[in-house]
Amino acid sequence: MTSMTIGRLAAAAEVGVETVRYYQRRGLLAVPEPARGQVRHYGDTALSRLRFIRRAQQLGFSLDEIAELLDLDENTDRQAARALARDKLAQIDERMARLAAMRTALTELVSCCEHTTSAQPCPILHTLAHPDEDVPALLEVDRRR
Amino acid sequence: MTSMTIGRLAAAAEVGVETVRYYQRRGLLAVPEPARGQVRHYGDTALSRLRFIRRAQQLGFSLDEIAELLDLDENTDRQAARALARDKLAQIDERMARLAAMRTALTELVSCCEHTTSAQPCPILHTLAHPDEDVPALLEVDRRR
DNA sequence: CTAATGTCTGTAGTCAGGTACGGAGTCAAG
DNA sequence: CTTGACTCCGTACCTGACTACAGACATTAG
Repeated sequence: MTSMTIGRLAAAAEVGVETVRYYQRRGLLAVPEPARGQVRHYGDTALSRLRFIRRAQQLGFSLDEIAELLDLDENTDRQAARALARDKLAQIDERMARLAAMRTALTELVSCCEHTTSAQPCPILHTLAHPDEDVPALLEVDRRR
Repeated sequence: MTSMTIGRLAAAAEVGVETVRYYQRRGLLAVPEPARGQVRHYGDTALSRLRFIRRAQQLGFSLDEIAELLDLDENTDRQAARALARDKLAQIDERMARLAAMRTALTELVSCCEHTTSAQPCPILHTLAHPDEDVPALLEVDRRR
């Protein structure tokens, strides 16, 4: 059980000191009692927790969701974990679909712009200005993030 | 040239009045001089502009980028418009790739969780807690949005 | 022993894209 | 001519995930 100050802990987890304190304020990480003097010391448990948080973020979980995940028990809460993961998958699919729709519409505008003569107005700007004439893919796009 | 107050303009463009004012503060929309009294009136130009903004947002452009687009001329700035659109396409592709990586990792964890017995710890929580043993796809994911 | 670096606590600022609100003035219908 | 809806303007607040900073104290290298 290594013992580190907050700076070393943060470095080990490759996050900033302020980020560690932020996670503490959010309740994701315990604030240990200061041993002697005022300086707090952290062990491997804290480091594991920080790494858990970062990895869950990489998978797309928000800090609130990560708090839920951290409350789960590896042995008894499999279904809850699976449910959270499935929800997240659904959200990812939704975001991908929205991005795909944007991609389609934008790609069409760009290729349209490339294949028309410069005597005509730019199709990209023109379509944005007067939409109903063209580019149906645009109508499918939902602006919500 | 219809003339509307800000409320009617906002309703016509399907945005809130506060949003219109916000766009004015951002410099995306001109603030007309009040005709008589204090109330300002807006014409079709303002409505077109609002619609342009909303459509560009649907395509993924930020308000700053939209300001650039609005400065372009349909007839003379085709290349600039194309460049902005291509940049945006590249960004979309990046975001989709990141989402796809998350998706892969999460899908694997979920299916892994479904195919193991409940005597073992939940693979999702376990992998988040002790990463280096498993799930290489996770390492590819970049947490930046 | 001292100077530099690190920690503690609390508060405030950042980004984007809005949303809300308060108090005063204005406009249209009845 | 009043009432209620709308507008104006400025400022503050919201979300999410940090990031910065100030002032006081602690620890450590030389």
